[in-house]
Amino acid sequence: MSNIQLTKRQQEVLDYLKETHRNEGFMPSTRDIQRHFDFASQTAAMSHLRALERKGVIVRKANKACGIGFPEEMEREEIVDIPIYGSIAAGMSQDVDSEKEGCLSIDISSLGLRGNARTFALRVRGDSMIDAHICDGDTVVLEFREPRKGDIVAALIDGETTLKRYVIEDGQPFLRAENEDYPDLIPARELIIQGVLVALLRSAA
Amino acid sequence: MSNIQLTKRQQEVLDYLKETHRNEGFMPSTRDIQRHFDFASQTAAMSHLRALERKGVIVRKANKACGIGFPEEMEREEIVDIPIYGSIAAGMSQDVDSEKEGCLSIDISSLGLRGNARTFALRVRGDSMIDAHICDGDTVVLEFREPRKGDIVAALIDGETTLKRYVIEDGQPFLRAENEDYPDLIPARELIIQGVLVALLRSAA
DNA sequence: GAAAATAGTGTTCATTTGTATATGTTCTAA
DNA sequence: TTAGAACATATACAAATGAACACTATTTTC
Repeated sequence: MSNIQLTKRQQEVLDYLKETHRNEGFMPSTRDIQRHFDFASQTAAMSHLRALERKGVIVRKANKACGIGFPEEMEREEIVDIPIYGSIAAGMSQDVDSEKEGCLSIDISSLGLRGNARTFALRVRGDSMIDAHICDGDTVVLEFREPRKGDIVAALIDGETTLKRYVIEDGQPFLRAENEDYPDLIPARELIIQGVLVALLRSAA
Repeated sequence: MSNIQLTKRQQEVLDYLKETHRNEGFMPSTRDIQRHFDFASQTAAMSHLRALERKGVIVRKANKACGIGFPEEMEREEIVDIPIYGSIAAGMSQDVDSEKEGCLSIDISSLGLRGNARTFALRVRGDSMIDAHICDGDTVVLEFREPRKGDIVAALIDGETTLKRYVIEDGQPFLRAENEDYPDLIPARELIIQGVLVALLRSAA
């Protein structure tokens, strides 16, 4: 990538571009840059932009207002924002936004998602799925769809959401922990599947 | 979030905004929108933008050229692009870019990273770390830093990178697999640590 | 049935913005 | 020490741009 060294001033200008883009959503004009750095002339901003373009850290479109772009953003895959709910996820079926605990933003291809899929994430508590190599503290990404036999699913049992494997034996669906210390869960009446596991994220920190 | 329904035309305009922002890096002007949809008047574009702003799917800055932003992008944490190298990672210490196999884009807070950390990712092959619940096919994110006792590290042994736990016994550092079928690796001469595991990503697909 | 939202056309205006040219200073590397 | 890059001032201009106003027609909502 851009291994050419930026000068201190150029780095400051680049930081200002990124900051504005993050805070406002769009790019500053040359005169915005001029005002921010208290340049007496807007030409100063112009020449800095030219230098940044030459060094490959920005791309520009001629005669376009605020026509600045970052190469790394344009190469990037589409990013999805997956809401994270806690392990206590009762009543989350409709009114999901209110109980959001955080957000996971990741490119769709790394998760192997379809773009239109409705997804959410949960933090795993306990070791009932340890033999499927899902640990306490992991974050699981779930897709809202019908489960297939053998899928790992989040299901609502007795007002609490648990992560288990969805098994069908003799036409009877039930939930099985991946830990021999835990018993199978045969649903008393109906089995409410909230999502099917599509990905897992573990952070060492 | 924005649960107000968009009309077909408004969705088309929003899609055009997102498409332009992805492809070019900046926002189109009202006249860009006019041209794209073959409107006879630029006012049509203006009123659509007003509608999208009222419904909360975009934010706008008055009297600012291309002053359009997406709320979800502004709420988002900072995204980092982590290059993915294959499991054959010989000679990757300096000239990393050339062997890039893909890219993982994710917000830094979900990984628990410091913003300045130098990171890269590897695809895991084999089951030598299965007892640490790291599976074949997982993607591990590694940080380039000195290992501490007990860290899981990517190390260069005999020209190949392997993922092992970094252990020190009697002042002697060596590598231990987390699978009893694999022996400890005592380095013949020096032990080259390429990175320390900071996160793990598993995709079901 | 009235009101409001949606979807436009046509025109005009003031401001914002990128670009160009000419000039000067300071710092750094060959 | 000399050339070049970085950094900056000052001024001018044409094009790009947001915004406003007047007007029409259809669809949706209450």
